[in-house]
Amino acid sequence: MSTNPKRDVFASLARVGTALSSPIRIEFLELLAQSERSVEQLAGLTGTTVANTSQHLQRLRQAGLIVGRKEGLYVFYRLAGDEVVALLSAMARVGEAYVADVERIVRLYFAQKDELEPVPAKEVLERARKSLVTVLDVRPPEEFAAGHVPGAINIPVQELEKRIKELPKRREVIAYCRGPYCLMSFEAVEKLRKKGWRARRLENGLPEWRAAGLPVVEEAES
Amino acid sequence: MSTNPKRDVFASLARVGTALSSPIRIEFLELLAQSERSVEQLAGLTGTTVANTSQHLQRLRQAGLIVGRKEGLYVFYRLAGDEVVALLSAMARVGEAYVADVERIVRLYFAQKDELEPVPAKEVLERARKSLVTVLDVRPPEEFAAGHVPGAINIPVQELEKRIKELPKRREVIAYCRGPYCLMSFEAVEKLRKKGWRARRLENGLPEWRAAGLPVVEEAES
DNA sequence: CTATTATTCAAGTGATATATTGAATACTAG
DNA sequence: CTAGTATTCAATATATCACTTGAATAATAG
Repeated sequence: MSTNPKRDVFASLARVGTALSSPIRIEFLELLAQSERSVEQLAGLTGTTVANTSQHLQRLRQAGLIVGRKEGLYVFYRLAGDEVVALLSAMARVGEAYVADVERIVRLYFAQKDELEPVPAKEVLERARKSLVTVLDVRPPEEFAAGHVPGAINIPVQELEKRIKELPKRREVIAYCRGPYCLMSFEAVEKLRKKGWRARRLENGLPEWRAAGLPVVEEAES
Repeated sequence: MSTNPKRDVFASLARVGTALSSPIRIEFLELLAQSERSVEQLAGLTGTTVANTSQHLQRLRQAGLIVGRKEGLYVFYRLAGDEVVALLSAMARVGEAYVADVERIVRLYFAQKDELEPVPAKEVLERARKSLVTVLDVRPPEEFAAGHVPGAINIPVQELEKRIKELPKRREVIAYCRGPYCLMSFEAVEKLRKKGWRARRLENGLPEWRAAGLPVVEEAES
């Protein structure tokens, strides 16, 4: 009597787990954590066929992780809610803490990870308000436009070296990107430090910032 | 250059997701969230063969979710850390919020779920210290022995009806069990209310209580 | 209505996961 | 060393999953 519905609950949870069991689907989720996107966009960004992308998105939707919105010809998908971001963060934390691979990979590509101590979100918000730090968003412009930390400057990581002069040198730079397992902010901090700037990473990325209820600026569409 | 390690990180996260993609493995995790257990115990509790149980446990271990400890003939498995409890909670929250099934099942068996408002952990601790409430642990005795809320009384839910007199009637009873998707505490509250007691559920269960850093009593072994 | 485009559906194939079975390994007791 | 037990390993049939292909839907423009 009491064990039957329990099994059903486990089955439901397992459906969520199954949705998270494919690297491509996790990549879709990370992209959708930035802003809503159409099927075609997601297919292009990940290099998979449209039909395949559509099928993956439907599995994610059946698991309750994303929702779709039809607008004209396009279907725009987005995360179902902040709980999904929390779930991804929890997975990343388990992965970092216990799966040797993740740490090994991060160390391999960013040997000085230990020196790149992240800054907690609340601290950044306070110090940004007092103009004590420069907040740097290293994501692509379209993601910046869909929402960013108030007062942040947007310089995609590829352009950082040639546009580095736009950042005041006397203030410390706090860089952020997509999330705890997005590596662009590591790269940015590395480059900034090489050129003599003081720089650190924001703990986590914009999705977590948003999920924590901190203010986000969204640019008005023209 | 920057997209290659990213794919690897997604693959690592997907391995965690794959580990969470089977109902039986989630059941094992929920049992292990209570206390460490041997392979044989887990097999008995879930009704699967020992060989099958062993294989599932190894997949969980490879994903970094559990760790094993050999003691004589037995191998005792336990969760790798509190992060795993957080991950399970995050999954349950997504499931409850967005997967219609979970909510439907809970409603089906506990129609008055809305009236069973849970009590936050901090509130319970305070009021238990002042003896304003009775804390009731409805899990089996062996799980109670492995760790419980300070001052809690242990009456497994099956025995609740015949032992209900052990609970003082003038104080409100706060019941808890294994976690947010464990249904025993719902059942307990239902029975208590029918008999005229005031009763509510503790928000979440013991694993979350422990993960939140709140005090836990472990009985000394003889 | 027709043509066009984004998305979804359906069928097929190769790969992967699951549960079962029987044997191998590791440890303890005597 | 031998017997007995807990766990793991290996081999197998069945089921499920991932990706491709080609066609079907649905919305828009002309």
